[in-house]
Amino acid sequence: MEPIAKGYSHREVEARWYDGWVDAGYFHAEAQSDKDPYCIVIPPPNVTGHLHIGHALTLTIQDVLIRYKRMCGFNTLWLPGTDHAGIATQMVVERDLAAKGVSRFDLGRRKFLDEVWRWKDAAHAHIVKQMKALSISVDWDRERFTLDEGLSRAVREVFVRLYEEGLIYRAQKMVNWSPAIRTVLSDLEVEEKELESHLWHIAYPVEGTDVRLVVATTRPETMLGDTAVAVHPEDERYRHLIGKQVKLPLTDRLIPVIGDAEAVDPEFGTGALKITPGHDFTDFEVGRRHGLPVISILTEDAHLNDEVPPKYRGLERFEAREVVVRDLEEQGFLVSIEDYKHVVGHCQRSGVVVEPTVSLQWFVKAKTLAGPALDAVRNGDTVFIPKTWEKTYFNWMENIRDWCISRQLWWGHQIPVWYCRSPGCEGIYVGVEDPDESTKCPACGAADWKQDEDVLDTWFSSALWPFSTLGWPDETRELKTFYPNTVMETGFDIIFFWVARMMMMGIHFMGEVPFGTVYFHAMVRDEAGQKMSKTKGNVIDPLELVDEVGADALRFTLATLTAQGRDVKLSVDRIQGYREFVNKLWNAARFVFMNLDDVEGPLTLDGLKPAPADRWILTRLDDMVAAVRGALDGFRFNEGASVLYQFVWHRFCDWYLELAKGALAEGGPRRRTAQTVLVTSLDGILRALHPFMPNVTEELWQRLKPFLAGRPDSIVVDAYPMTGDVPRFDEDARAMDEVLDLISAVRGVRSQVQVPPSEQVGVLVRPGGPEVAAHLDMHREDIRRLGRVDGFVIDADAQRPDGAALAVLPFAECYVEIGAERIEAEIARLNKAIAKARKGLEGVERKLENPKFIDRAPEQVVQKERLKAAELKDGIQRLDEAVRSLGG
RNA sequence: AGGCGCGUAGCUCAGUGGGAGAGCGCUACCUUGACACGGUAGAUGUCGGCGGUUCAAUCCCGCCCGUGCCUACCA
Repeated sequence: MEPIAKGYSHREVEARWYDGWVDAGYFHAEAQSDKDPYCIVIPPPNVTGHLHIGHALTLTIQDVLIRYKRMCGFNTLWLPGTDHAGIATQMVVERDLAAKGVSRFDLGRRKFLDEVWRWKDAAHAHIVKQMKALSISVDWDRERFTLDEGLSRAVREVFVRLYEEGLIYRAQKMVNWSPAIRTVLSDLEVEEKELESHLWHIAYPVEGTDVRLVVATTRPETMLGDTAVAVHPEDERYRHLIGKQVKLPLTDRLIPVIGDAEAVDPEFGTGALKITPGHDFTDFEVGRRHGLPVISILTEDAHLNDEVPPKYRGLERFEAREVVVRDLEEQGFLVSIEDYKHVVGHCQRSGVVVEPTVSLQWFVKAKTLAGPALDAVRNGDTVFIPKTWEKTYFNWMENIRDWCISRQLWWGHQIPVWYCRSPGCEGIYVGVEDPDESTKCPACGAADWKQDEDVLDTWFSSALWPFSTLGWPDETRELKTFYPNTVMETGFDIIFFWVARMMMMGIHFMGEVPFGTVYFHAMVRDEAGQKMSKTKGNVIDPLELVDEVGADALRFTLATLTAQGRDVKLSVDRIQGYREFVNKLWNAARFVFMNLDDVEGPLTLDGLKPAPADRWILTRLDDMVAAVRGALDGFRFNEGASVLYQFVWHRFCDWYLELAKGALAEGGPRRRTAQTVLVTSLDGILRALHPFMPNVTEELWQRLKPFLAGRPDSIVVDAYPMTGDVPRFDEDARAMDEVLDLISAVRGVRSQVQVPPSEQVGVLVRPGGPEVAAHLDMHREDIRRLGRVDGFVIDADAQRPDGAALAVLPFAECYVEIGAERIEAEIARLNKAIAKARKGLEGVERKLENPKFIDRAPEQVVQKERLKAAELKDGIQRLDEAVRSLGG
């Protein structure tokens, strides 16, 4: 192996390992195994385009879980795949074609679909490249796509079964129509936005009287489709008009005045409501209650149709609004215009205002499926983390409405329904297999079928993902082993779109919940807290960051920032900081390797007597392992990452490496022990860190491997560290902490009175007891080296020498010889220390003077406060004495 | 309108019913044989405001202010 480079190069290291891991089959899950299964199916990214930084977060979290569990000995399956994303993908391809002046209608269905497949292939290739750049350990052998043959079969199977169970039906209902994409949308695909608009007051003359009934509306153009005016039946102003006819302005139609207590709020507007059952959800219901005709006045692309007077035909709906308002005004029907703010549904994908329209569509009876899905979360079969999302889920599920699943698109699963072509025949065929010559129409006996032109909502197929990807409807071994999936890791923004529907479909078709745990990750925002979006231009391509800082640093940063239930604001500075962490780790390892040149073969702790510093780092290593495991088991990724960071940088590098230098220089068994503990610690660090930073840990672990016994070929399949892997020495570790505190105290004095690092100082210590004296004595070398101390004396009766500074520690008093010229600085330093201690003492004494505190607080707490007070008092006294004797 | 969340150091954010933390930034000193992508030491906070519960509140409760998100067919 080549010598280790002085600085870490992510480009070099990250290019080295991934393909080998895949080729070795480390990511491949066994369909059958003695090991316990652990399964995550990837939330399939859309093949619209590229992965963004949010994907990098979700992939990082999943990979951390999967690599952790793999190293813990589970039979892990992380199943990758992509989603055809019906509307979104069709739209981007249409937009692309439009730039060349071509529409999908110019091409026709077949050729257009060829175009979409081409787009899909390109996007998919890029997505795979991005995933590999992030070093994720998915089982590529099991990759799926929602339009795969197998998944398409699952979709048909589900459709047919639900149809046969009466849970899928076709009906003429009021739906949300996107005039831009010319398809119906589900409720979830409609985004409500507040608009500054107006309330137009329009007068409708009452037939046979000179009374005019004034209605208020936000959509004057729809008056051309009005079929009634409603008033509250108890409204004294209008009740006498109920049953009369009004003349609809701009038309020659007469429409009735009706009374409807449910829809009309007499307080609002004028108290009279125009009813347009063809273009409003409420009005549709009113119309149904009163048997009113439904007039659709708009075409698919929201232009006025032949139901309106000739003058208005062909106008776009917002143009029509202006013309209608102008005409109303000219003809004296416009009473007033009021400024008005209201919310209007917009098409999530295209951004245009959604048009409520009556249309014949396919629906899923959601309530029936929602019941068991609701219970499963209520009784804990599926657990949400963070738990707060359960309430959101309950709320939506309890009020769930039927799910419109047909879409007037070409890209997707075509609905497996065929209509009989015989004139006047209404026979239909619904089947998993296409009908053939032998498939006779049950109504007329003919065998001439035409398939429904529409496709299914993308989420219909996504809802099956946890089992369709495992081979359902076949009873595969994969399904048996990996269903229910262990964890679903996804974003809360698709809790209804996806999670809820997977719950419904999973339980209905598999008889069991699709996953035991749902972990909702945070939303990644930019530094300013803005949601990242292409239109804002603040998206970051993960590939760019991987190129800049490496996948390991990016992954570690994302893990560190992802606190539960909170957004991630990604700052570039922060990523830089963690890139430096990777370099720090690299150099710590480099130090270890540089000091192993006299070693052959594995090193083990057996038969060695670890020195106090060794005992300290081994104990802290064991602490770290316990903390990281606890964090990962509890989905607290930021905590796990920061525990690792603290341990590697601030314990292993800051202290242990420095302490080990002494032992290494000494040679003999001390050197051998230090070498062994260095190897042991680094091994633990690398394995604990591997799920977060797979590449650098593999690189370093491979170099460390000659010194480790009985390990596999790759860290990927090595064991995750466990508590108890290394021996603990709690007492010794605590004693060592005192040594470290003493060194810090000496450094603090030096720095504050400005003794330059090049100058050595003498130190005299009065220990608090013989044990303290003993272990300080044992570490005189370390204290000398790390504190830059030349004479180090421990004396139970020591007095402060002239020209010495004083540091008071709980376990010792420490005099640092700084020279007479720095006495002024020392006095200042002491006064500052005194002030700080006094402030602390004040707070403590306030508590102790409170009889209720002594009375009611737990004994331990009171004791602790007393001890604290005594220590502070003692310290202040000593510091005071020092100041006095220095003449301050 | 209802629901959920957030407000902690200059910035980005952790955290806990008993002495306020991290990273970055900032200040001083240091080319100490792993690392200047570094080392050592340090400064910085009415923990949004007002009340309440408690011996004790940054943490629990209420109200208010600011801010973000989700759900919702009042013209």
